[in-house]
Amino acid sequence: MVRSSRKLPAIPANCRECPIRGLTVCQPLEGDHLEIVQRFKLGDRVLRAGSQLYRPGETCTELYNVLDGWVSLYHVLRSGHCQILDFAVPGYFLGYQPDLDAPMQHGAECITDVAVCVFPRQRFAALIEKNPSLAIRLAWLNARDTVIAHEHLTNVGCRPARARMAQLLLELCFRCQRPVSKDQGYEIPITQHHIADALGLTSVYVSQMLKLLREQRLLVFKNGLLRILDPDGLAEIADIDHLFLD
Amino acid sequence: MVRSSRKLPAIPANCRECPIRGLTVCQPLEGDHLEIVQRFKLGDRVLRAGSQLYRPGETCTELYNVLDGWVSLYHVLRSGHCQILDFAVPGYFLGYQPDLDAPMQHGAECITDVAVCVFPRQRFAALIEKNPSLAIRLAWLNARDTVIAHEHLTNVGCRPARARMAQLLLELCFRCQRPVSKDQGYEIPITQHHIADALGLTSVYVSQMLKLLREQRLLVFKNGLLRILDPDGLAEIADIDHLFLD
DNA sequence: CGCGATTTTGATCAATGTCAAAGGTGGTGG
DNA sequence: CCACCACCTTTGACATTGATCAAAATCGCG
Repeated sequence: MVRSSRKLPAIPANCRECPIRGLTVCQPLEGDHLEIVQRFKLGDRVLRAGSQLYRPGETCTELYNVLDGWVSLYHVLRSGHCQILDFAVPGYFLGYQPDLDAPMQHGAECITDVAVCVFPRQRFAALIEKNPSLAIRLAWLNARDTVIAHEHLTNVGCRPARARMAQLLLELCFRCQRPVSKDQGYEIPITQHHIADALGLTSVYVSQMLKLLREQRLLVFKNGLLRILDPDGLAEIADIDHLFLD
Repeated sequence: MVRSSRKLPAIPANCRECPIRGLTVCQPLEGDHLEIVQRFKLGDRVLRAGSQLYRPGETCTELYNVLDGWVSLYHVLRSGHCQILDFAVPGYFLGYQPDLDAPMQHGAECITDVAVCVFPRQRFAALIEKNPSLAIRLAWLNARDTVIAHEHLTNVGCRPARARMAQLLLELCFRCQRPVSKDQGYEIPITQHHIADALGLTSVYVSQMLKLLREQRLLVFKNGLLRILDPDGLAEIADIDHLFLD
């Protein structure tokens, strides 16, 4: 799996050409209004796989739009146990929390090489006060994050290991939008250890369950490439939400 | 434990006298601006313990401020397994989700008798467009919900049963603001079954762990009354977040 | 007083974690 | 271009947590 490579992550020339504009806070700004964000942003930044966008407890002075790459959002307990809260992909808006000045509630680690668009944290409150459409968009984004977190909670709280993995991998497929190419599978650049930390399992048990899923001809996950062999069978064992059957 | 009683939950005479005004969406509205919400709301409603504010999958036409009582927010899987996502107390704003017109992503069941202030769902988008301060507040509330959901996820994903229970009960204490009276304990009107559904455990195992916590002189939870015997000892075994030691 | 819901207890079982060691894989530097 | 090294994955034996089942005890309420 290539999580870090010579070729740098993609950075758009300007906001108008930004491919993830419609996914993040900037979405309500169209045409001339895009200037607002263009002037506001501090610039773009590229980070290597393994580096930290911010650490839990740290006072962060910026906010980030993920332009390219994957980022894991995580919590760490005193005992050292780590919980991955979410996998952020391009279009995620990172770093916003109820009290902007408080230390970060979680950490953000680059899984792959990552490109981000950087906003200054301090002037952000003023920005959304001046541009109500951004506030509405922000509320929407945060509501969506809550829904995602609730799905993860349900996954970890209710499902046995195999179903948990099926559900997570299906969710991540969905997040990738489309397979790499015709049926070549989905690029999901995470390790089994990441899966373990996201699902509250051990990486050795994850390995066993992946073997099981493979032997049952449901899916193959290898080297960050996920192939769904039997979508219906997977949805079946994943025990999808009551009333929301795809 | 009294979850339903003859005496009805409290309803404020008007928005000006609303005790939970400062906790919910209405918070930014002061003085004359309170009229905005006062005119907007459909009215108040009282529900009996056990009734549903809304069900998962249902198309809901309202939004709710919890005025009095406790509500459980839950998810149900096809298999019938239930995950409690959060316990809503007075001041919670319920029913907002990314797509207001979509079927509800979760259900809301009254744990006790409950009083709510009801907003019409349809005109809500227009309301926050006209009142940017409400949009900002909404973003804040949703960001807080995300933080809470992340804490629950970490709890269920990383901690063993006893620590999980310690953490949840400490969190709920905190949510009650203050003990009933001097050291009489906290009123937390939930059953062991609720605890089980919130933590991804069985109610019989919850019973065993409560016994353990009692025998270890850490806490006593009985009839919806929680007494913290050893705060430091509890925080110790609860394995509180790295860097956030109360 | 009696009934349904809740809690408790004990015995047994299954799911998942722990430990240890071996085998792969890709990236790096010589 | 090769070889090494760190990290990732796999496998097997065994330990432990928490689930399941069943029945008794308790509580709240009518």
